[in-house]
Amino acid sequence: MSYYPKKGRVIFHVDMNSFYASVEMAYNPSLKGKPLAIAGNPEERRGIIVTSSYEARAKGVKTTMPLFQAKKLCPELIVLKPNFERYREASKAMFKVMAEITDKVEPVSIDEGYLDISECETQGSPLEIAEKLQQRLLNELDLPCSIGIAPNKFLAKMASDMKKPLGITVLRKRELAQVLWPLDIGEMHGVGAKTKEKLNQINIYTIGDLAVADDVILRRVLGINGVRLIKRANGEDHRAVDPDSVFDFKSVGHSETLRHDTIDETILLSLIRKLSNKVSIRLKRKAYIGETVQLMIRYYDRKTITRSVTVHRPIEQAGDIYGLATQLFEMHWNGEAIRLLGVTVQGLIEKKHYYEQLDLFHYKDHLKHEQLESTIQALTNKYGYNPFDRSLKKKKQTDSLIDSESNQPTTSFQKDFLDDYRQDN
DNA sequence: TCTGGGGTCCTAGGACCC
DNA sequence: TCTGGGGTCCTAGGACCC
Repeated sequence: MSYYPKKGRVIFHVDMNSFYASVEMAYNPSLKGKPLAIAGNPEERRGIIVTSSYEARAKGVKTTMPLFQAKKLCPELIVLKPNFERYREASKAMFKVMAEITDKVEPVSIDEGYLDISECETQGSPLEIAEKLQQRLLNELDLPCSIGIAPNKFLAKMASDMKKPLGITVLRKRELAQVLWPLDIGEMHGVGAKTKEKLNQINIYTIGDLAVADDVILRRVLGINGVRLIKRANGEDHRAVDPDSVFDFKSVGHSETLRHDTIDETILLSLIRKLSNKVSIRLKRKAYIGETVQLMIRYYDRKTITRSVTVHRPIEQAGDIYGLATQLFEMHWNGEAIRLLGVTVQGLIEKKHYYEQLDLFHYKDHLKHEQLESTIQALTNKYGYNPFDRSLKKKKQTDSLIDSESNQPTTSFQKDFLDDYRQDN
């Protein structure tokens, strides 16, 4: 292995400006220039502001503010219910434009993503590429964005926040002390209300304070996250832009706030049914199955509990999910009035992996060693990693399960089987 | 009748195994 | 002779982000 002087990376963070509101304005241009908010249905107690236009923000309207409060601040506010399908379409279109620059595009949410343009010199300077991208998104999709340009993800993210709307901000490492460090610690990506409070208690008020803070103290106060935050504050962040991360689901869930707090079991069970159906439909669409079902109960006083079970045969059917969720419900509901219920399936496995393993397990006695090895090799080639290698990050997706009694595969069983098999041959 | 709904990652304790 | 240390899995809760 030889070492070259490491060329710095060039990372973009593209952040769409008030995305939902902008999509609505692109769809219906007569809304342009008006105070617009996207909010849930107030009759269903979901009346909070999801996004608002800059005209609305100028009046003090903010995200997560209850709708009635926003209306008080801005009586002429135009309110639309979210149309997620429309937003997903717009999102797809905008990532398609980004993909024309490079295939190193990592979507992080419906309206933002990272690009690694380190290898895109032929397309111009980073600033030129950013300007062209911003113009294209604006001209072709009628959607404004801000772009941060920096040597890593964290700095690019901080940079994209600095000029809105339609900003382009370059943040160089040598400018950290001048540009980043004076910012309030709460502005830092990864520092929320709780962390800010803890940091303030040890006299850290700005990102600069954090940059020169003591590792050991931070480790004690915030755990491993403290150490990471210090590094970030010093402009250090080695995370790669990973286009595949979108395909790496870890859970699928739905939750819903009830119109009224209730102890009516008929209503509660029918909501669990509805949520289980939604989760099942989405799992099937993605061709995933999961081994853990989690039920979330939020009571009238917002106290929230989660309870989960893991089964040794991954599931996807609405009936199976519902069965487990209701068991959890019967076991753990304390009888008090409930505000929200949520059903989530975790421990996801790609369906095709699971069945391939089942087949292999089933036929193990008939397979010769070479056949087994070659089957594993074929799977390794197919997926780019050995689906049986439990040390891999992806292991969750590839573990299969078993009950010694039902003779269905289980993780340890399968491992032993493979180990024995290798030794015997 | 303030505070939605979709996620990810981390922590921490107990069980269990070697 | 009362008894270590490392590792993984499972569960529950918390913090954070958009």
